[in-house]
Amino acid sequence: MAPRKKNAPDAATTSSPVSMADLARELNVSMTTISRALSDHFSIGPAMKQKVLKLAKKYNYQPNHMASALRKGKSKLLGIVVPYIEGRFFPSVVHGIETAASKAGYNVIICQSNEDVAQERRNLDSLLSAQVAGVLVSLSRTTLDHKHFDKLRSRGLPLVYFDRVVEGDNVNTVVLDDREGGYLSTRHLLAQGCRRVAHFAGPQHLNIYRNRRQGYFDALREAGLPEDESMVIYTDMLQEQGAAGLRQLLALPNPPDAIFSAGDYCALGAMQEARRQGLRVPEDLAIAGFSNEAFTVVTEPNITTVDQRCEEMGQAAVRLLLEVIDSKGESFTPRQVALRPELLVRGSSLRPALAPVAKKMAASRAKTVG
Amino acid sequence: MAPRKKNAPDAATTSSPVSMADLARELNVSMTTISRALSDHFSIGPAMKQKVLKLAKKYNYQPNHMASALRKGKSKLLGIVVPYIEGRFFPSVVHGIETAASKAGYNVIICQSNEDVAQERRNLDSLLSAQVAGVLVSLSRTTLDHKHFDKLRSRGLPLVYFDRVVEGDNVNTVVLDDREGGYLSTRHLLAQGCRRVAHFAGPQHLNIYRNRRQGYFDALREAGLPEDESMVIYTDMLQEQGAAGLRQLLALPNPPDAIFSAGDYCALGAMQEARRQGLRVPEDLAIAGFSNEAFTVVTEPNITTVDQRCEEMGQAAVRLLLEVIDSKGESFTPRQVALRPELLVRGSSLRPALAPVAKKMAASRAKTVG
DNA sequence: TTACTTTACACAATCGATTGTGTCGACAAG
DNA sequence: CTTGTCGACACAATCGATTGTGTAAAGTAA
Repeated sequence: MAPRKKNAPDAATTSSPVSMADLARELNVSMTTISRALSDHFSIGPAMKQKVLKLAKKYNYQPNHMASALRKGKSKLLGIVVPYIEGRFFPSVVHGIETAASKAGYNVIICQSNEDVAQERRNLDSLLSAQVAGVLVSLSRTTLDHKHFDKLRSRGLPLVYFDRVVEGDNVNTVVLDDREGGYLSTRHLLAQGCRRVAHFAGPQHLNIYRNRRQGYFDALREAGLPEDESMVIYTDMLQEQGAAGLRQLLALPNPPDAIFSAGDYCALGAMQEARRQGLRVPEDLAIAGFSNEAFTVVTEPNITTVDQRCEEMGQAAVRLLLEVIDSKGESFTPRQVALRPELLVRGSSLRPALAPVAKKMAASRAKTVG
Repeated sequence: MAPRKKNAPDAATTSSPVSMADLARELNVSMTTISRALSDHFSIGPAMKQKVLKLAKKYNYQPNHMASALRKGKSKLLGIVVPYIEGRFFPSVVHGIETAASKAGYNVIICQSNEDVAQERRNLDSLLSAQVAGVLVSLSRTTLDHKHFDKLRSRGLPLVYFDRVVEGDNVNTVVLDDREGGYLSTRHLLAQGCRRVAHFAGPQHLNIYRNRRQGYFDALREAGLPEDESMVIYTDMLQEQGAAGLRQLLALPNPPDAIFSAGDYCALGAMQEARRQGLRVPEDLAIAGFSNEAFTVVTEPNITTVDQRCEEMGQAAVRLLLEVIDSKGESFTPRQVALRPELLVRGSSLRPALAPVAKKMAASRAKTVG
């Protein structure tokens, strides 16, 4: 009847883990006493507590999380749903999440949606039946409506979106302040003396790219420069599109002297094309990217970019989620967190003439990697 | 008494999930019938099965994995322990693991050891109390003995090591055939007409670097070339050491015309140094790295390297682990799996004169990324 | 019609931990 | 000596699903 018999023949090689019942038997007390002694309940005497603790140590007792979770209704598991685990961004965020969760005594279950809503839906079901205590989500690219998340809500399951989020003030979100990133980057290019700053924009149905573009325009306006749509190239942030985009810009009657790209790959493509066209970077064309991809410190010159604080995002998301979990019962007012991006000034945008001064300025407010 | 009362006042907003008991009540049958109907047990009539299935769909019934796992003694959770989740390698392997596990109906819990044995130990305890069905491990750098894994063995928990493994034939392991990788790479350089191939070796206490070096020597021997220890530079695979290593090699009376580096970063450093020294790559110096880091397709020229089949490794590890899990009861003979590496021939090693031919050859047996 | 199978389902124990309520003894106040 | 109080622990129900065994009804064979 039992799937695993006590004192089974193979008990010597495959010992069953000790349970509270085992400890109780050994001490001739009830399981109640064991349970309460281990959780430091007031109704258990200090002498008994010591005995229990010692025995638990001796037998290397490991509490069964599933049993505990089953009884208490809440587990020590957090669920993560990300589009995929590759590239620089998501792994770093997951790294931050795992670190923060682990510190709080939680384990994390990780799921990939592969940019597919249907898979995302399955992921949620999977996490539901795993009885997670809360869920952290970054939406798949194909997720247009979020009705499938209502199932979590109706179960009272805490939910926090990060990076790719649902917009609104009735959800918990953690994002990078992309507008600020675009603003800082563009302002930096202007401070280098550039007067015609172009922009490689990403798909505008994604909030991150809309916001980076907005920051770009904000900086131009602040500097009293016109918003010239012919200087904005819309791309999917691919390397080749950066090269093509630059060619397009160079064909203009009044070509740019700088480019703020909403992505590093596009910036890279432009930089390579610039070299092919005989342009010097940054002397003839200053370039700045976005995302702090690993390769940006490998190219020559290194590429100026904006760091997305991946790990901080993961940690912030966990902090927020744990707050919601711990506030169980009282109504928690959803919160939206925006992280300050960090501009990393590097060779691709540091004009030689201004370099000494700019370097100093940059160093005072951002890590400068040569 | 119950942590969450049925028909609680907030039932409208926070509905409790439907359980088998709810379905049983609705149909006026026992939970036994529900359970068996859902698992397609032979003792339940087809008519009843239909009714149960329909009702389950209607109420969107989600089985409680924890309860099931508690009763059956085995969960649908796999544990992963990796040193960290960053860079290219581990995230990709985790990607492969999650994909394969998910396909088999398993969820994965991920833990980071941060290259610390003590943390690794804690990770194992954590996974034990989470009642995982099996564990996939890549050892931390500071793990010298593996007694802490005996705890898993004594619990009968299936265990598979990947990449950083325990050596021996009584454990399950999945690794890359590093010797083959070193051999293929070196042979390629020789085929390009290079006659003095140097080697940047990694720390020799790690089996992966020992094996890459061995492959290098094997290729030389096969070509009838001498093993010249002055052509082997021992490094920690850092970028700067690549540059320094090249300087050291150029100071030799008879400098090399090619370098096989056991790591991409070191290869990159050498390539940059070569440019500074006025050497052309690959004309004066052919270079090949190892690991297929993202930046290898960003440099000019792109860097020839060896792909480590990260995803395949993850999938193979899961396959092996599931075999052990499914073979529960019978004794499973531990198996060691070695994956064939893939040589990616790129610009840094393609000699112009031979390029057309070599390109064709390379394309026929490896992906060539321009 | 009697006896024997099958079919189809119910009963109840069980996994391991938690917790409201009950109980027993000691000790103090009256 | 009695009633009250408090400390320290036991009883037993419970979370949700699983499963060996029991059993009533229906069907088959003799």
